[in-house]
Amino acid sequence: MTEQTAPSKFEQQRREKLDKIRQFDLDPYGDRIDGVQPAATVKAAFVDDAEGQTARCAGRIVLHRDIGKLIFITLRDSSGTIQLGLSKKILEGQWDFIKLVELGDIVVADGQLGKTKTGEITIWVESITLLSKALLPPPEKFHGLSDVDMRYRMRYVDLWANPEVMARFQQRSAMTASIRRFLCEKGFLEVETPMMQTIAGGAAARPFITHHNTLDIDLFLRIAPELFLKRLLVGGMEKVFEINRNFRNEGLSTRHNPEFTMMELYQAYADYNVMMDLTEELVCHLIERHCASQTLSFGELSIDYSRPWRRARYADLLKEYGQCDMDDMASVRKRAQELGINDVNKDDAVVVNEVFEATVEAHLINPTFVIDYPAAICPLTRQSKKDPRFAERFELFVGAMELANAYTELNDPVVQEANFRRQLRGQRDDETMAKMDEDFITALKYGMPPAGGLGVGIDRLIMLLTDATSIRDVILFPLLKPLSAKQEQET
RNA sequence: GGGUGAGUAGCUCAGUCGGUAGAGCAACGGCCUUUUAAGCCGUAGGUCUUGGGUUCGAGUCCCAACUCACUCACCA
Repeated sequence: MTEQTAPSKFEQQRREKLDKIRQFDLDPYGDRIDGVQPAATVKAAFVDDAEGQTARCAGRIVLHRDIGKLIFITLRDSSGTIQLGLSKKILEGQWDFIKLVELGDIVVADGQLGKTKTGEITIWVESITLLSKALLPPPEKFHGLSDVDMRYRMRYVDLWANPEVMARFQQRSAMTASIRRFLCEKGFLEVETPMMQTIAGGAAARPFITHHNTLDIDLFLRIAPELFLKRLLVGGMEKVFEINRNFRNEGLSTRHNPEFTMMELYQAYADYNVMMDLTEELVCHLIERHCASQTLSFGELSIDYSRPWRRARYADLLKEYGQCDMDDMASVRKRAQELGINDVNKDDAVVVNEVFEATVEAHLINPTFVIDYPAAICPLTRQSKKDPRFAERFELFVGAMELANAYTELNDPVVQEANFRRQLRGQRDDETMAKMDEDFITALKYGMPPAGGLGVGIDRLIMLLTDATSIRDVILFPLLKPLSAKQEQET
């Protein structure tokens, strides 16, 4: 995989062809081409039997059938494929060059459109130009690249060797564009807040640390934009959202990448009930627009997104699936021990939540809003006025995966400051580097309107809507251990 | 970090009870003007991840290391 070794025999053969092409006085790395049409558009616009239709398509040669004096090429561009037919009779003068064109090369071709006798729409090529000579051979034409590690490392091959990969990332782009349009049409303002922060707040996660040389200070890559977006509420932006990366220095899994895309939004004068309606509307809007059905498969699961979605209280779900009662901590601790959870020296709220995660979450397949979390685990959320033991917070679970998290924002600076201090006392030194964000408290003291806030994990949303069971399949370049590190470890 | 599975030709994969390494695609040389993963004939291609061990003999069995996947743990 490293290029320090001598070129493979395949590369040597291709370099020899490249030299031959240069001997024809042709440049194997061509220039700008105007008027290129997408393959899918050309095929869709083709009128059967009509004379004189021409097309210009460019792309990569993914199949190559040489029948002697006739060559059929399947050209792939980002829209799909189209067949080129090259006849020696038409291209007599270029034939020696054409015989050197091979799998993996990128070409542009012009010609008359027609159909072969098997009905395939074909460009009968009158001129063909090499735009980029491939020095490395493509992977196996039928199975493509299937080694998972290699696919992620060589996404530039994966994208054209496995068309469903291209399709999924095109879907992702279309879906995020729809999210932006949906929110903008509702009057939300898209903003960008710092990715590098002097205090990494808004969530409980270990941050990445970096350093600014001129200021000689350590900075943290953000773990959440929350505290900055709320400052914008104080500033008078009543509806704001941001779609951007968060960075968390935690483990990797099929559901966790160290950098991931989060959409957070805040709406003044709203609460978590408004956020629930909005979340449901947003996701269903995406499904209606981009998916074939309201029931989507996700790996082995089948998920029904039809509205309304289930809304269930945290405490009730704990009774239903966890067989214990939050009001009876003895029963919860007993259950924790049965589950093998170490509950020694842990707060009641923490033990409850561990039992919840162990027993409830796996059952939440169809979209389910889990509402009214224990206030003790929600330092940024307003407590319920009816029952202060609970916070006005929901998490949305789909496919047993946490997809969204929202709450009625806490806007009382005194309570907020007390919550921060309690949180700092409870943290273990090795876990976080959390510091009190005094400036955020100051902001709240100027008055933040009551508001609802929502965070949606965009990668996970795309996973669910495109049936990708690994987050690495919806991130173009997921974090991988570098190959150089591998080699160093081996020596 | 724990558990399970995997690592064989450029790619996708076989390899039986431990007995001299196989196919398809790609490549190379031929033939072929309507193919659809084109076809036919021929050629070449291997430190079986690495290092030990058992054995007359190891791709195969044992041990260790490395890498990957899944999974658990960690993870608002």
